[in-house]
Amino acid sequence: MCQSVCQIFVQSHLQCKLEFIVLNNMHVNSSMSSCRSSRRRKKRMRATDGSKWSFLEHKGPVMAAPYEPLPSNVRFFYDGKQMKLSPEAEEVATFFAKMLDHEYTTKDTFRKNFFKDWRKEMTSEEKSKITDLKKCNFNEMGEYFKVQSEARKAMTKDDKLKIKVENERLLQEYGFCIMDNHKERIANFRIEPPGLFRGRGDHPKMGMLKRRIRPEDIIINCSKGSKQPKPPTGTKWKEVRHDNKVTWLVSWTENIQGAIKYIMLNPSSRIKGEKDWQKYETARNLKKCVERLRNQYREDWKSKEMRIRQRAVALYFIDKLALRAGNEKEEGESADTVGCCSLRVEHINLYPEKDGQDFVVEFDFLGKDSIRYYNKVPVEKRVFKNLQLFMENKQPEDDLFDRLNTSILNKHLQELMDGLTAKVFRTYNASITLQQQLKELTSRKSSTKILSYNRANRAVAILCNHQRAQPKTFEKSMQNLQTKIDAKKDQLSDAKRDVKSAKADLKVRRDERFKKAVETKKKAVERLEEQLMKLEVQATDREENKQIALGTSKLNYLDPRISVAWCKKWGIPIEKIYNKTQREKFAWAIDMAEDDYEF
DNA sequence: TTGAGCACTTAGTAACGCCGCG
DNA sequence: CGCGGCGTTACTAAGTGCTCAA
Repeated sequence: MCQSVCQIFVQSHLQCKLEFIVLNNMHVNSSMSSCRSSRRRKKRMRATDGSKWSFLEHKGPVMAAPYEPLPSNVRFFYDGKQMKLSPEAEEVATFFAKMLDHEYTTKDTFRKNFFKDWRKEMTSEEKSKITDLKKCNFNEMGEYFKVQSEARKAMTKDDKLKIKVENERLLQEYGFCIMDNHKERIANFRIEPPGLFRGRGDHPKMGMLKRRIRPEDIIINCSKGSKQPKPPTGTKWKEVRHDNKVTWLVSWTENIQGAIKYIMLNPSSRIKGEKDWQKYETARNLKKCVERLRNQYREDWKSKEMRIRQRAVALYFIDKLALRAGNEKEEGESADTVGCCSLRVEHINLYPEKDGQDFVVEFDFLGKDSIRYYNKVPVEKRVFKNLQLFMENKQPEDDLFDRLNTSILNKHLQELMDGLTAKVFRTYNASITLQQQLKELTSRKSSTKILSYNRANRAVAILCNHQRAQPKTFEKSMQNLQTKIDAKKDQLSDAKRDVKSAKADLKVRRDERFKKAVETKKKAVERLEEQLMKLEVQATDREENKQIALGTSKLNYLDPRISVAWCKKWGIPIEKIYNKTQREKFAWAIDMAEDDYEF
């Protein structure tokens, strides 16, 4: 690495976290009441011209491993007859073979897309012979990969260590870059290997071939004065550019959607941390004016103009239910999912009265990642009447908000508050909910503190509809836990009996030895009670959590300073809340928040 | 006004690897 | 020492939102 840089970046890494700057164009509130440490330090202005860095040096990406042809004893059969495939066709076939026991390979769309793309890689002879996927037998190939992965698991400690060391070497060499005097961790320094595209939900492109990325597809971004990454011998990068208005180091265009993929920095980096901080400051700004905005949209429900009413009702949903904005999507390019602005008539049902509540709206649609959103909510009468109006004379597949899209909505929001967009409401409502719930749920009883935190976290996850598949092992592991609890209960009652008999002994003979015995037995009971309590807390927590993912909100929606302050206030070590990675990502917050921090 | 392109955040899942237990 | 369970990490898809040009 560049020498001059090395000299500079020996400065402590912490320094970089403390250099958090209020950007000129950021419009954040600068009255950071509980950010003592940041106030104490001199703030240096960061560039206002939109540049993100002035020096950037890195080693470029790690390319995907080249294809290794199968040993000749692993055969492919077509229509019952063995057939040797060309390396190109064979590679694509292995992608399919590796997924053989996955449900994907039974899906029609998947098979159709795969077969179409596979044929493109075949020689003309192969193409003329292989015309029906059903006649293809990949079993030996699939078996081979299973054996391989078994072998990998059964490797000796030594061999495993070798791999570990090699990975570590790769990480050290390619996993870091230098940006403005600091050595920073890169998030994803490997080029995505080729394979079969697996979309989420009912994706029209599932099974398509994700092609191998060559150096000629790759754009490198670094600073002019830096040592440029070298392409593999005999190859060239597509381009080397020096654009400091962006944060990425490497990019390429992916062939399925034609989207650009990037290599960027780790969340622990200055550039990501600052952005994260900025995000929460914007959400805090919303807190200051949210009542005004709410009054505004309630007024707008009465507007003469349809577009205003639609805008106001959509905003109400975004605010109340933390729905996503809902950009338009090109039909047939991806799974049919929606957000607020793209809701269709078929996604809601109106009930003037349901389950004893008036004006109930029932939502049922697929959101991001095709996760189902199902919710029944009572709404204000005006909202209900508006929805009826919006749905008049429409087909189920028509847009609910036909006079609205995210760009119109966001333009409006921008006028109401600087930096305000639809997604800020999700951040705001998530964070304020955590803060409120922590206040409500945290009691003085010490052993349930973490449970309280998780419950508050869970309230947010439910609000944001962050779901996960119930772990396959859930039922079993729950049973195991119950067994443990039962065993602990038995132990406890035994221990209690012991205490009693020890006391009885003591009564008979007042002896120092017996007195001691009673004490130790009592201690044992206490210890067991504590252990039992712990197990029961764990069981409750796990049960309540089975289909809810806490990680997403923790990582992306909850102002970490709320959690840091909570830990300080209750004397909980931060490690109980954030693991190592999370502590690195939130280092800025851990450093700045005091116990009295208010979101 | 629309649409494409681009940059960046948010998301669930699969694979990994560590730790306690028998 | 192997094994199972579980937290962590890697991976990459799928969103949001901005800009620019026709």
